[in-house]
Amino acid sequence: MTGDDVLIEPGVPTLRRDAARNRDKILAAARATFDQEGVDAGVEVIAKRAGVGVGTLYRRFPTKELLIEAVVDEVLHALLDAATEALGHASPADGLANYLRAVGQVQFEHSGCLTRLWTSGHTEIRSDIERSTRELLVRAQAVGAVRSDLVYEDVVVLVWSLRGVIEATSTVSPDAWLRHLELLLASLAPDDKPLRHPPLTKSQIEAAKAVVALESSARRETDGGAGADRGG
Amino acid sequence: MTGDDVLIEPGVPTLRRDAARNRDKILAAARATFDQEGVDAGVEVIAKRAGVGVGTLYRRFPTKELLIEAVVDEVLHALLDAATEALGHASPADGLANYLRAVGQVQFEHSGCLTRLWTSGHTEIRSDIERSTRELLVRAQAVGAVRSDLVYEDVVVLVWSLRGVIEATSTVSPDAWLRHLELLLASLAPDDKPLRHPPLTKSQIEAAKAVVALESSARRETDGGAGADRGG
Amino acid sequence: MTGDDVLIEPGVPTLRRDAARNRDKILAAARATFDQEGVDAGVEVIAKRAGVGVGTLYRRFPTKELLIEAVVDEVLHALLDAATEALGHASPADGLANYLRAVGQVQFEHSGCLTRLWTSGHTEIRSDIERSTRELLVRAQAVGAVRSDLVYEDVVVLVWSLRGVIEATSTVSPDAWLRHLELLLASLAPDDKPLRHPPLTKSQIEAAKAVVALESSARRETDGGAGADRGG
Amino acid sequence: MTGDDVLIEPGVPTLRRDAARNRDKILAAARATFDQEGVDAGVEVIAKRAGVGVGTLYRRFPTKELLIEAVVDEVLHALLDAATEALGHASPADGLANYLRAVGQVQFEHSGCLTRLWTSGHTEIRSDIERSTRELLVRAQAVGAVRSDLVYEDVVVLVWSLRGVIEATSTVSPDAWLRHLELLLASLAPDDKPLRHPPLTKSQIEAAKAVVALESSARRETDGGAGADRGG
DNA sequence: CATGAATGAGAATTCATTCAT
DNA sequence: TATGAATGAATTCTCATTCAT
Repeated sequence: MTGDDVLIEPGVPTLRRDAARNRDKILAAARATFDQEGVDAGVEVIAKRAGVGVGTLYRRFPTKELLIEAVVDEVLHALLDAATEALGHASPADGLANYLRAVGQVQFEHSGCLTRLWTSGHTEIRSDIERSTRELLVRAQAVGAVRSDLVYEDVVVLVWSLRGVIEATSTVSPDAWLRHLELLLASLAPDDKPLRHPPLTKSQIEAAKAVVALESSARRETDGGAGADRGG
Repeated sequence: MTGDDVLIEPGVPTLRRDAARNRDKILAAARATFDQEGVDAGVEVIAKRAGVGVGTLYRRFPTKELLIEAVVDEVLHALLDAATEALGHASPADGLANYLRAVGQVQFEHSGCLTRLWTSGHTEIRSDIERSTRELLVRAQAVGAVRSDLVYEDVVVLVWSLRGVIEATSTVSPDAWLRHLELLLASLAPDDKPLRHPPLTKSQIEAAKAVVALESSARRETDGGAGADRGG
Repeated sequence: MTGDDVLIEPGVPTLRRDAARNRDKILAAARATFDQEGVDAGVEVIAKRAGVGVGTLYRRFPTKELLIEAVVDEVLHALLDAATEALGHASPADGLANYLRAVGQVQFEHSGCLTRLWTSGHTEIRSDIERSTRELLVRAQAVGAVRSDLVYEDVVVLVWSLRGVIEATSTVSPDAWLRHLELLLASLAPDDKPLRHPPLTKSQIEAAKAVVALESSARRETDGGAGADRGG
Repeated sequence: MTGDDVLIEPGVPTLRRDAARNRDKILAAARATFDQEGVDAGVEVIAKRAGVGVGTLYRRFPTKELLIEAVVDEVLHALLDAATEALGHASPADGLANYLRAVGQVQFEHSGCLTRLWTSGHTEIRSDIERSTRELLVRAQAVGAVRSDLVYEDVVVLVWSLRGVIEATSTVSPDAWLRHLELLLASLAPDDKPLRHPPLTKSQIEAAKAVVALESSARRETDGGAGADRGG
């Protein structure tokens, strides 16, 4: 309200320039810290890394959880961008492959918060990503580049598979997951023998995310049993 | 560290029978607890579950870390057993497939401590497992069941891939990883197009584990460095 | 379970002697601290005063709230004792007077936690106290020592009146409330002019307590929003 | 501190009109907030309620403590008004009764800051109130409406007594204290039996207030002593 | 030797107060 | 001058580890 509020869109209250700068610094610090120490890293070190006090951090992100979510949101946006770009490809086969490569890259760059990446919340952007992914799959199947017994949920599982590899190898060989992706892509080729195990259902996928989220919040509740007043 | 602390070799001090019983109870409790709550579970609940006091737990496992390692050790033994059994198979192709299936099963059953499963330490048993795994791969390649440009390190990566899927889906669909394994196995089939990305080297694999271990111990030092002089 | 557990009643698990000693020290420290600084005093200073670490305090009283309740419980027991003793008096008139005097004394001795004294919870002991108080009032009215338009709820209000005086004067004149009590007792004498305002109803009394309790817990919830995870 | 900062005396610096308006808005917001949430309410919510930033609040009231005092000051003025009006009554007996009723009403309306109402400070207005109260008492005693062994200090104690009742009942029964006041007034009637306990002395009354004030400032020092060099 | 009580650093979060914009 | 962003000590509560009983 001081006149130097920088409004980007009318009606959306925006942060003062300095506040915005701090928000970014905090987010960057959180990303970096999570990447190095995992999401269990203390808020204090994030604040210090960002060069601000904890109070400032909490002004922008009223809860550590919200800070994590903000980082996750960034990653999800990167994924959506990747999906969108992939959809633009001429060759449907390349589209899916490129998308998975991009997903791998994004997961690699944010390996610190992979654990929180696939939990519930962020519904809107997730459904955007889902829509694009489905389209990528359908197109690739339409041109016969991908076996027809695969469904969207299998692609999600592929992503989790990549995540497992990245989590284990990222610190030591930035490219290791690329080789694994080659194998995964090979496995997508049409095949006479259909898969014998059924895919996850849509609701199972959702449940998986919900369970993970539940777990963390359960843990948080057990933790916070007191935290509530306070600190702890 | 191998689970059979009650040694029959003369000259090696043996635990009194009740002490050994306690060790086992604690280990079982730890396994169960980690499976359910993850390795962040408190030692107190493990002790209670084992029906002993924390003091007793600490007498057997001077550090929570060591307790985790002991559980991991058990899991590794299960893997070694699986590998050994797989080696007995008539068909080399089935051997490798069965082994991977067994690894998936073990990882599924102990999804609580997957994070700690693939860190360094446990060198002896790991090298046993490695030897068997290499043999399984070579045999499968010898009969043309598996593409020839794969190396042992790729199999390790496959395991991590499974891990990623299991971590995400185990709570919601116990069989989801089986479908993914089908795809992985399909990807192992001989192929004219060789993989373009190089595999991890043996030392990179070791380094990966070491880094992970370093990370955890770094965390432990932050925690435990102070923790060391916590008690009164 | 070490053999030196001191069992008072069979079936009721009792604290080890040292633990019991600590519990008492903590309770005493809490009482003293609350008296001096009010219930907003930090747990740390209570622990220090008791000569124990915070951890010990939290082992005995898993929540600050429970610690407060324990102190309140002590006070309530003192009140019940007073009521019981007063019921033993030969003269019903003296009985009520003595009870009020005792209540004043108890409130004086625990002036630090008066704010929490009259909230809900402790239902059992409270109903014991209520029963005795009602009896004291009825008896005094039966012999014509107390005006007949008074009800139990009025006696409760008298106690709150004493509380107000004690809260303000206790630190400066230990006996000031006694003079006020003299006036209060005088006001209980039978009078031709009935009181014009209606007394509180039983449910209002309960509601009052509930509201106070609600307020504190609301405040706690606002506080603990995260706190719950911890501090604040 | 008297609420009329916009002075008409020449030479005394006067607040600009908008500044004065802000001061009033803040004061009103503080009053309302304290009434609803107690004095523990955060300054931020007061500022928001007043429609100003915290900075502005702090410009007018350099300390939360001073803000509280300003609110208390308003309340004291209401009391003085009540006393003045009561002095105007034809019947001295009604005068005192009316005054006490007014005091009860004021305390009821501001039950949020009762804890701070009777501390030291505000010496000037307090002595005004005292003078009027003494006069009310003397007049009532002169016409035989009030027992002669009461002194001014006893009236103060009556007020604290009302406060105790109001604090406990205000949320649940706005009129409960009125019934108690009836009893209190009855107790003021002349009586052959003189009170046996001596009244508070003037200095004790002062000391009582001082002690309370000391307590709060002690708390403030623990809080605020550090708080002084909190901000960055 | 088993037990579980004690310890205290550390975690998340709040809030009075200061200061850049 | 008004604003609200920034500060950081303090608070409540946890948990790996030690030690008296």
